[in-house]
Amino acid sequence: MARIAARAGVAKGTVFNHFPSKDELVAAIFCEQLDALAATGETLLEQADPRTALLRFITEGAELHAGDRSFCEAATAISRAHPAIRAASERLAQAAEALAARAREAGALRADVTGHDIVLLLNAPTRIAGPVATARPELWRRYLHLVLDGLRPEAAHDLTVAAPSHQDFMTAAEEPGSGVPCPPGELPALPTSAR
Amino acid sequence: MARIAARAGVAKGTVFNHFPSKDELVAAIFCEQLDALAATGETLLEQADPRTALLRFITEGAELHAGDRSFCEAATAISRAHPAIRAASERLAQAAEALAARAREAGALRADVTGHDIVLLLNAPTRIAGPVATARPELWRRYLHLVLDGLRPEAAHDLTVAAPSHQDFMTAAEEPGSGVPCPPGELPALPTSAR
DNA sequence: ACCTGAACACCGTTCAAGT
DNA sequence: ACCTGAACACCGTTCAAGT
Repeated sequence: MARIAARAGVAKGTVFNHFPSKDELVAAIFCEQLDALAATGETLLEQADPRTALLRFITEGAELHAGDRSFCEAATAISRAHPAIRAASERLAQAAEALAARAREAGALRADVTGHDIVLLLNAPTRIAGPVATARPELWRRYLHLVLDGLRPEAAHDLTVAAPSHQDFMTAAEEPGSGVPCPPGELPALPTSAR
Repeated sequence: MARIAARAGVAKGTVFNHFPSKDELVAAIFCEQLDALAATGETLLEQADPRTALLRFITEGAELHAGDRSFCEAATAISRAHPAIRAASERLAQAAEALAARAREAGALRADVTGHDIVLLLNAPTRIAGPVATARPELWRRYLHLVLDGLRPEAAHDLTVAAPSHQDFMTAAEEPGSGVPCPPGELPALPTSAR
């Protein structure tokens, strides 16, 4: 926050006059980007070819995650409680759902994958490449193609677990960390000395 | 660190006698778990069916990420500079490579996917389900199956980008955040008042 | 009304003093 | 040799005082 204030040419306290907390500042930026992606999705609905439309949407979304670390982190950490984020999420989900439906009917997307699945998949390429991203900045594209291959009707096998409902999707991420739990076990014994 | 010390029944400073920093403490735990996964992989090499062996390895790895938040975060954040982590990574990569090779020869894995790809894919199901994980703790299994479908030879299309080399893999994650860059653009204009 | 910067809270880390 | 807890550094946040 100190660096943000400095770069904006104001005192630290002033930033808090514009945004009540760091989280809300991040949320405001995230929200703008999410809305822009939703707008892109809506534009792509005018595309003649449903397959190309969905492909471009997913690529655009994956690119957004790959090119902006804070967006990628916010996407998993941010709560849908804020009205603005909720609205943008809703808009994005609807665009994705429409794009998915068209692609599905055209036989370009497997029957059991929903628009909500697609939205959740947008960060997959970046997160998979994550540990190696500094050595190979373009590696995420490899995993984008791998994910796309998994979305083909020819590849489809039973997914065994139901897609997230709209409500599941909208109650996402209350707490800072991702939703993965802490392990229930005991702490490992302390070694007498590690160094 | 204060809570860890309290739970261990020692003073804060004592934890620093055993581990030089919080990062190194996390690394030590992560290392143990990584090594256990590598051992599982090695055991699975004795499995008669190459397809089942690889399937179990991936499932086991995905489960480890899904069940332990700190492991999942450490997997992308931790540097391979530490000798112990380096050794465990190397061991895991070799097991994955051997499992992948066997599965590939048996026609159970597409020809263009490597063991390093497999290791990177282990956190995908959890990260994809991430935002919805609190509402749907088992959702990661859906995306595990989706990833598996992408790994089938029948699904294979050109991945356009080369697999990470062993060296790419071993120079992973120097800095705390994942390797995704900060956006180059200007800061968005401050609204006169957000609240 | 908005800006400012000293002060506070929190948490990882250090280190002089104790045993 | 190992443990202790006061003290420090860092960073998000608050708020009384200034304009």
